[in-house]
Amino acid sequence: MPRPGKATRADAGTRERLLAAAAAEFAARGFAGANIDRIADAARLNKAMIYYHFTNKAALYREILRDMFGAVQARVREAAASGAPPAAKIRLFVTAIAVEAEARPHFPPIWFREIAEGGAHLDLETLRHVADILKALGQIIEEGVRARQFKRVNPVIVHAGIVGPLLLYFATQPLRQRLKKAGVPAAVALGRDDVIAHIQNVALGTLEGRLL
Amino acid sequence: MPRPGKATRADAGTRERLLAAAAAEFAARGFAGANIDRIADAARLNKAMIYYHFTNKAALYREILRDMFGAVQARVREAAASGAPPAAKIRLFVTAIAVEAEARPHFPPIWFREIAEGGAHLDLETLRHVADILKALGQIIEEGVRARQFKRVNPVIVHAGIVGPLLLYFATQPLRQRLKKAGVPAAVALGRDDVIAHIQNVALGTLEGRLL
DNA sequence: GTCTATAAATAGATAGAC
DNA sequence: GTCTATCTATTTATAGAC
Repeated sequence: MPRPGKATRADAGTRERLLAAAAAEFAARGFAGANIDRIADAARLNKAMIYYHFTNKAALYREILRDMFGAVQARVREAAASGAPPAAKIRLFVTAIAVEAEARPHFPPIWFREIAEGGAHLDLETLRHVADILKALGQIIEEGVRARQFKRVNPVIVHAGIVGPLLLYFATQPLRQRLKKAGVPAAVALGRDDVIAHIQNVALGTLEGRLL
Repeated sequence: MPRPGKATRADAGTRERLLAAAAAEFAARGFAGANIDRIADAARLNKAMIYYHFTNKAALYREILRDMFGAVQARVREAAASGAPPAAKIRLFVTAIAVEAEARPHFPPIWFREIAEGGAHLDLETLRHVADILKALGQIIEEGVRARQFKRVNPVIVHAGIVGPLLLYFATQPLRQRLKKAGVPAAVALGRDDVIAHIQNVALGTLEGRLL
């Protein structure tokens, strides 16, 4: 197992270039479809460098998953721990996911793929991050219930109502372009801010019992 | 290119067995990850039979995609064309997707994967089906607007609010089991009917302007 | 219609030079 | 740290017997 220390000489963030190229490749083709040679090429490096920096293809992929879910988890916990009132925390929760997803174009596709695979590639640490995201939402809801501002709603439903549309919006951007060319124009004129605001309103409408 | 006619003798729905096995395999591992041998084994047949019935792996996959999206499209158009009032049509729209997704366990994972891939495997016919689903929703909304029952909302947002949570709910069933074992119990107690009703209410709450 | 055997290509991984 | 060359396993696809 190679143990590369700090870069010694010419290394212009080689490891980071590999991670970025790999993330794009995994997002576009999935774990099985991703090709080590293509990743190396995209990073303007050689295939051997991947095995110098990472144990194997699976380890490289896990690294990307950890970064993704770790970032969301951190931001989401921050929202839950902030001093804001429950409704504001819900808005922060939505924003947290949106911001991290936007910071990583590979995020929504990879998240979808992991769901499709039943989380087959998630190691224990990453699984904990995923669980923590749900737990943080649960805490926010519980707090709102105690403050008599929220109805008690199953966090999984609220979570699905937030994460589902949000990821779908980001991940379908390319597909909507294709649909537009096939003659469905409405599919494109959709502002990011409107989407986020709408999803926040839906979540709060649900929790504050304004749905019926 | 093999042109198998009707089954002549012992064929106990061979083609259908292959399709079923393939759907499960594609759902679990994606297009690239799916293995022709495994599909044949699962159908208790030989790999060569796949190439007897289908041109190649891609054609087999396309067949499954066509069936999926064709079924949803048909049911959704039916809902849009029914005599029901707009609000009931929205409920039918949600049910249509839920019913077809439940009839095919492979449906939600494969849909997610296609989104992640930007619809790379969708041929023109299937792409039209996808577009028709969105169009049908757009028509229902338009009808509701004309009847002064709905606010005019971008169909893509409404669609995301329906399809996102619905697919997420169905597709995360396995992952939620894993989460439960990792100590997040709330993740499982969630009834199918409650989820569907909730998503219907969210869509109608959005369209009828009850969100704020 | 169904199978065995095999061709042909792809792709993950490693050894070793520089 | 980086590259070339190569080994090896996997896997799509086909030829041809029954």
